[in-house]
This record gives sequence, structure tokens and C-alpha cells, in this order.
Amino acid sequence: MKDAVLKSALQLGPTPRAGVLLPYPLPGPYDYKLPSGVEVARGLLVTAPLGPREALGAVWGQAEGAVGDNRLKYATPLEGHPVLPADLCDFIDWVADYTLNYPGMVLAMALRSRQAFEPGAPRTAYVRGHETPKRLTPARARVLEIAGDGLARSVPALAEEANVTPAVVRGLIEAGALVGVELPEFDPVPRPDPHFAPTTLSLEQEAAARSLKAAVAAKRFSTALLDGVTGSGKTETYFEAIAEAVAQDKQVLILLPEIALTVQFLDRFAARFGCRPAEWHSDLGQKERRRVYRAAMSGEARVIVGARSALFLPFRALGLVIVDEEHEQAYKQEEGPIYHARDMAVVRARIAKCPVVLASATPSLETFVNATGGRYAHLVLPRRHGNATLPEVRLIDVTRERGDAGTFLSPPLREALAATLASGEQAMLFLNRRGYAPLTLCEACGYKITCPNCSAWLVEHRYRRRLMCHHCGYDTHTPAECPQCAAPSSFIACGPGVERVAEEFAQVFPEARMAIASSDTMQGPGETQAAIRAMHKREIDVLIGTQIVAKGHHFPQLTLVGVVDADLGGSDGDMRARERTFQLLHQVSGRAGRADKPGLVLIQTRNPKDPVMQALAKGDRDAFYEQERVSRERAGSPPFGRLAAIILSSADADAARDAGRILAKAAPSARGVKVWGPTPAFYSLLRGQTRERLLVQAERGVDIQAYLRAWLRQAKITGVVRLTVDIDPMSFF
DNA sequence: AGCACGCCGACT
DNA sequence: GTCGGCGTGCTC
Repeated sequence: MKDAVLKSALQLGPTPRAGVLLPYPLPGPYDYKLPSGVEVARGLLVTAPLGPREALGAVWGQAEGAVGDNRLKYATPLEGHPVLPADLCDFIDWVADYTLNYPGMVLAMALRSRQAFEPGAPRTAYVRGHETPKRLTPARARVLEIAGDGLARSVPALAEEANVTPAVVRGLIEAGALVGVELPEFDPVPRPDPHFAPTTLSLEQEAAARSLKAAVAAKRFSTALLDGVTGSGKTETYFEAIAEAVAQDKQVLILLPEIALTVQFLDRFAARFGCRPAEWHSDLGQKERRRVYRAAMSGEARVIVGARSALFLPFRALGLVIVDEEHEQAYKQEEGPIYHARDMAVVRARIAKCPVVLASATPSLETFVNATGGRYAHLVLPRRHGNATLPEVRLIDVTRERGDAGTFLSPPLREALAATLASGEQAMLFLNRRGYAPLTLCEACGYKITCPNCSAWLVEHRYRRRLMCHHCGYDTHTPAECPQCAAPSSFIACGPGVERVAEEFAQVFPEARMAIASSDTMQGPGETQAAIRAMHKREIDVLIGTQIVAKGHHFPQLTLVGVVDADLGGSDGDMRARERTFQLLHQVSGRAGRADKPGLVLIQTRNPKDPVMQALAKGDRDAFYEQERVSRERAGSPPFGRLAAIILSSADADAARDAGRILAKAAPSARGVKVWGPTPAFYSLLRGQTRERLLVQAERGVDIQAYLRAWLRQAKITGVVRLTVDIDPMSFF
């Protein structure tokens, strides 16, 4: 086969040459010969020999010619010559350039599911043939009767319907009584119907929807922030934009921050459009992956909901991109090529010349600045849908209102819980900390139990009777005696985790029915759903949980939310800490008091004067954002300045530190650029790797990528130290 | 990313 | 004397 290709190439005139991008960390495309007659088309998928192996790659342009002709090997187009869309190729180049990654490694994200390109295995189904078998047993008769309706069925389907073994069906095929017909590999992807069940929108929703639909109809790049509190109906509003795009025969990409949310989302989508959209995320089965990938590439899949990686799907006719909960941290990819999916979604849309909609109740400051500054359209949905009112938020100063030592529910919170339970309503306690206690220390000598692989405390998980590292998964049991001073059973638990709050709650309210929801008490999403269902069915009165309960669940009877410790994550120096705290607590607060019942939110804090707490108590989001904007502008922080982090990691601690020093010394001086560090990363030891960080801070107009490229080109980091660049890091550490 | 080539310690 | 450690370099 391959010989034939080679031979024909030699005989039939000139051999085309092409630059082929391969999914490896190579500086650029490699030159290959193509079989004669094959056009050098950007995006053409090929297999190409690279050293000892055969790699999947894509034609990226004309051959460079730097490598001698005699050394060029043949790349072979994939069967059917599938071509990656031009806008995807441009996007890949752009991302590589922006994130300072090898283009091949970015291409690798688009080619992740290799199987998607292998020739499809068509399914064979069977219909009644002309022959009638000589021996017509009752089993055979049943099969033939079913097949008599002319509908093509697979062997297992026929066998099941006729209640016979597949062997009977095989026998009939053998006898010619059933004949095979080839079916396409997959059933057709259902097409969302824009007119299936249009929603009645409020006036504000209607106005926003009209604006979004106009943007879709304009078929050019634009950006809009859909800004509305929880329950204001953002989803229904952007569904109208989706309806418009589908009606225009365009494809839609909806990004969600995590797959856990999709089940609910898929159902809502189906209620509006008559079928579920296609899904794309990391734990999709191989077959489904292949199906969705191909359907994206053929244009058959109109709407695809996915996590970050869906940005790299080969959409044939992308007409709208939606980033829901655009402020979510989960959009930041922290491994491999580091990128922010929200920002890349904007770029993807710009290259595809289509609108992008960012939706949030608590936008990132970057997006807020862009929207209020006029760069993005700012569509505001000011009210909750229906008559539901926003909850009342009260701060509890735990430095004054404290209970007994070692308790975490203050007297006012206990009173409110008691009142809520007495009135037969539901409550939620929120604490963004898994496990029983975040720190275990020796009472005798002060020794703190830490992870051997990471510079982090081990967290006690009392249900599992383990001490666990939340960074690398290391776990162990509590030692019988202190490894430092050998004092027996001297360990005490410090601080609260959800398990400990649940324990205290059960002591105070022994008759109340409660459940804990945390990513580790739950055995996967199924159990989370169970806890949430129990809450819905009122089988429990109180749900105690981590962030997992903060997102997207509507409990009509939930009228009280207690935030056990609002001061977590208040690490000063991180410019986004306040913003994040605000976003999280706002989201949690939004759980209280829906469906006409007034809600109450009690926030326990040691700093009631803090602007974040004040903003929450007064319900004045924009004043808080404005204050944050000013402080960021003053500090030259994003979006008023640019940041990049360089991370040096190595199993050899000294090597990482040396590399950091050498690199810092080699930093070129440039106008408007400051280089900080090296300093140990916040978790300086992570999974056994020592990590040093340098931070580049640049003024807004500086080409920070060019600066980094010039710097890193001359300072070669070698061997055991790995260098990673994080453009637009989310924190300073 | 793989994989091969190439120089220094504990084994048949 | 060899087998094998992983450090460096190459793949069109």
C-alpha cells in the first residue's frame, strides 16, 4: 500500500513538499514530501514518519527548504483527506505564540483523540433477504417475522427482539435469509430545534436577547458580558442567541467551567431545544469522543457543550461562543500548555469572526473593566426572575460573638439555625474546606504534620480515618506518637473542616437531618446528586458542604445560609484573593431565599470592616468592583498591566534554586518591565518537585512575549530543571 | 515526546 | 571484563 503511494509519487511528475506540524515539542513544522497530486493544503491531516515512529500531524504550510531534499520522508494524507479548519489552525498558532509554547504541543490538544481520524468501521444491519431457510424453526420464524417489516437491525438488536441467541440470527445470515446493509458508523446527531419551546422572557431578558441575536446575525466578532445575579435568567437569555445561530446553520460552543454541572445544563437545554447538545470533556468514552469530534468537524453537531478543551475542536462553521460563569478559576488550565479558556474563547471567536458571550453574576475584574469601559457590550439583567428577592446578608463578628473554645458555630448562627429548623425550612452551612481539620499538631512540641512530597499540611479526614495531602493525594494514618518528641497520642486537630462543622452541628441539633457534601465524602458525582436530591425532596433539613454546594442548585425551601469561615483564602499579596472571596460568597449567598421566600445569609468573619464583607452586607457589588479597579490600576496589575510567571521545577531542590538565580541574573532590562524573584512558589514543594518562581510585571503596552522570548533564548535552562511559562498567572505565588 | 547514543559503578 | 544508570541530542 505504502509502496504503491511511493511509486505513484515517483512516476507522476513533481513531488509536492510541505511543512508538517507534529504533536511534539519541536520548534516548528518539519518538511515532508507528499504523494504527487496532493495539494499542499493547510490543515490537511497526515501521518508522517518521525524517527522510529509514525506520527499524526497536519500540513501547516509550504516546505521551509532548510533540510536537504534527499533527507525528506513521505507524509501520507489520512484516508478521506480530512482537513482541520483554517480558523482552528490559526487559533493553534495564536495560542502557541501567546503562551510561549511549542506549536506542536498546542496542535496536540486538537489531535488528542487519535481514534477520531482512523477510518470508520461502518455498522452492518440486516433486513429480510430473498432466501427462505430449509428448516424453519420457531426461533428462526420469530426473527424473520420481525425482520419482515423492512427495518434494518443489528444482530444483537434482532436477537433481543426475537428473544433468541445471536447464533440463530447468524444462521439465518448464513442461509441468505437475512442480508446485510451498511449503515453509517453513528446515528445522526439530533439537531436542536430553535422553535421547540421558546421561553417567555422578562423585559430585561428580552432586550438582552435581542442584542445577542443581532450580534449572531451580524456574523462578525463581538464580545458581550451578560451580567446578572443568580436567578435572573442568564441561561434562558443566551439560549435565544443559540436559537438564532442554529437557525442560521451555524455551530455553537458553550463552555462550562466543570463537567459536574453539565447534567442539569443538558436537561435545561433539552427542555428548550428538544434534544440534548453534544458534550465534550475529559471523561468521555472513546466512541463518544470520536463521534463528537467528527460531528464537530462535519458541522453536523450544531451545539457542543464542553470544558476548556472543547476550544480546540475542529468546528466547521462556528457562529457563537458562550462562556458561562466566566469568572470561574477552573477555566485556567494549569498543566501542559497553560492558558485561560475564557481569554482563549474570545480569541477563538475573533479568529472565527463570530460573537462571544461571557456570562456571570460576579464577573472577573478584567471582564468588568472591559464591559464598563465600553470594549464589551454590557447586558445587565438586574432582577431575579419572578418575585424572588435577594437575601438579607448579615455579618457576624466572631471576635465578639464567640461560642465555647473549639466550636465554630457562633451563638447568633445557632439561633438562626434553630429558628429555621423550627419553622420547617431548610438551611445550608458552607465552609470551603474539605476534611475534619486542616492542621494536626503535637500538643507537646508543636510539630505539624506535613506532606513528605509537598510543602503543605496534611488534612485529617475523620470518616476515612486518614491524613491526606490535598495536593498530591498522599495519605497516611495518624501516628501513634509524635515523630519529633515521641509524646504518645499528643496530636490535636486545629481549625475546622466540613466534617468537624457537621460533628458540631449534630451535637447541637441531634434531631435535625443533615448531609455533608464535599468532593471527597462523595463517591463521585452520583452521590453529590443524591445529597442534592435529598435536599430537594426535603429528606434532609441541613446541607453542610464545600464549594460543591455553592454552584447552580436551586432549593426552594432553603432560607438560611451560614458561612462558617469567610476569611479563608484572604492571603494578602494575591491581587485576586478579595475578588475570589467575593465571588464565592456571593454565589453561596445566592442559594438562600428563592421562590418568594425571603432568605437570610449569616457570614462569620473576623474582619467585618473588610471591603469584601461590606460589599456583601450592603449588596453593593459595583462599589466593590470599582474599588478593586482603582487599586489594581494603582498597582499596575491586570488588566492595567501585564504579568507572566516563570516556574522552574525540579526534583533536585538546589538545581531549581540555582536555575532561578541564573535566570534572574540574565533578565534583560527593558523599559516598563520589572522582574521579581526568584522566590519559592507558594507550595514550593509539590509532588516531590521543588518549584521556584519569577514574576515579570510589565506595563500595558509592553510585548511581554517578545521580552520573554529574548530572555529565555539566551538563558538556556538544561537537564533536570523544567521551565514553564505562565502568561497571565492567576496569582503572584 | 520518545528513543538512541554515550560515558561511569556493581555484578556474572 | 560487562550490564545498566540516565544526561544530551535528534527526529524532516
